Amino acid sequence: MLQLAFIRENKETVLAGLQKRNFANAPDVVEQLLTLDQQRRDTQRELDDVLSQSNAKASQIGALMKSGDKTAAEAAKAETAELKVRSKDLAESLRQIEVELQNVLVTVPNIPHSSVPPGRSADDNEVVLENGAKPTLYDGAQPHWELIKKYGPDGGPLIDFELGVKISGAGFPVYRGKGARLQRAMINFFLDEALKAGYAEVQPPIVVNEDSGFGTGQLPDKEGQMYYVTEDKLYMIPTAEVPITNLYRDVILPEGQLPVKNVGYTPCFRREAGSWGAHVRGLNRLHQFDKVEIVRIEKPENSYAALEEMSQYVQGLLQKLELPYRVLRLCGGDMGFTSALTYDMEVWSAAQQRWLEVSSVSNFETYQANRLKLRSKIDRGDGPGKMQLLHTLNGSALALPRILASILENNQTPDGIRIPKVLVPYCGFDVIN
RNA sequence: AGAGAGAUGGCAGAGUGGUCGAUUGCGUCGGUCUUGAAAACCGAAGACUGUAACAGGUCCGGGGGUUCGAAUCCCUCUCUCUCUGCCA
Repeated sequence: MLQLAFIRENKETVLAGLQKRNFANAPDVVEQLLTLDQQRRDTQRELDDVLSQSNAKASQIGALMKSGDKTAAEAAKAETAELKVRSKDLAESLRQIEVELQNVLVTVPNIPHSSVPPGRSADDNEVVLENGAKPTLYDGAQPHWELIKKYGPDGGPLIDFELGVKISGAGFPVYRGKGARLQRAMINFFLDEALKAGYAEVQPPIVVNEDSGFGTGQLPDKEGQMYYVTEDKLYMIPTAEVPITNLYRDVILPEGQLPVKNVGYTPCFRREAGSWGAHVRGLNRLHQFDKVEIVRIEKPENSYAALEEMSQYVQGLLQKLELPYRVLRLCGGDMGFTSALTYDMEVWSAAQQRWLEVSSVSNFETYQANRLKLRSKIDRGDGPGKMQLLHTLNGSALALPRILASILENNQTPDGIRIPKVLVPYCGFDVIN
């Protein structure tokens, strides 16, 4: 959520930013916000004034009662009637204005960083770099959804989609044998790497309440993308970003604790309503998948350096896994609602001849922190530390299914699938055959 | 799931209608003392809003009500704790 004071003072920046995102009727919305904001402040001031008078009267009455002057007290009471009516009316209009203001404000996305390219869709994303050689596969190489049929235990598939359908439904695969072990190996590998890089491990709940959904920006508006347990009003998390970032909701962090670096593994759940069709076969898009997520909380002046560091970190993982990848800087039209700058990492899937997104690393600046009320008193050496919103960042490091798809496809040979060296100590085998 | 108790500032814990944003203790920060530290003593310190700056306003789990006036009374919701039951 943007801060009203920021919109007030940087109207042109806000307008330009929203236009970069192709946000509809940006000028109207900004005008509306500024008008409501002015109304809110005027009403607030008037209400404060009335309350101030009431307070004065009340203590006057208190004093009169104490001195035993009943008549004067009663007379003073009579004078409060009008104030009371006025304060009720003003409080009611203030409430309405605030509701309206909030309703508009939550529809406004974050302002893109200056380096974000303009554009409407994924086609306009900027390829920052490409790394690693795309493998040439042998004749008869197959996409992963075919490959998995060859190598499972007891003649079954390595990843059983049909069995998942029986248990749960489409998009909930069952990993078996070496498929399951490889999953577990990747989780441990990713967590260990993050620990080495200074991230502190957390294991958060995987269902969250509405306040948490609001804090990171999933709610309101994206209810349709999350599974919801109506009985308990809990949402199943679409990413560990939600519970981990919300650990710091309503928190004033001591400056000395910054930066915060957390890592957590969780399953993630996405309804993916309406997104079924071509390009979503096999592991490409699931309702449930595993992901290791890194979350950082930074002082504003450090957040972009942190973002670059996170990008480098994720790239390092992909290099260790020996996967060809590219890094995209998302354009204004393709960026998430809450982000100011996002890098997507995509790995090459050799049999599908496609890039698959396996990580998204974003800086949200104060957009989430404002919703979360995540702040710190930062000492700038010019008097007492000033309270300010912190910057939040997160990134996948990494999402498992597409990494697995890519390993299976890229490393296939007529004799089996080669496991990347770094994972061998974790899974205990070096080939699936 | 049943019964009871409770929710107050970083923590503990007073306050049951009138200068209460809130006694006190611990913790924190600054100072005195000390070679240094500890102890002791003195002092400082909430958040939000608002203003050029003052002032003013709001906040004692959330919401609503009674009253001139609510941390304090009433209703309601949520959560926590204790006991009983069940259970990975």
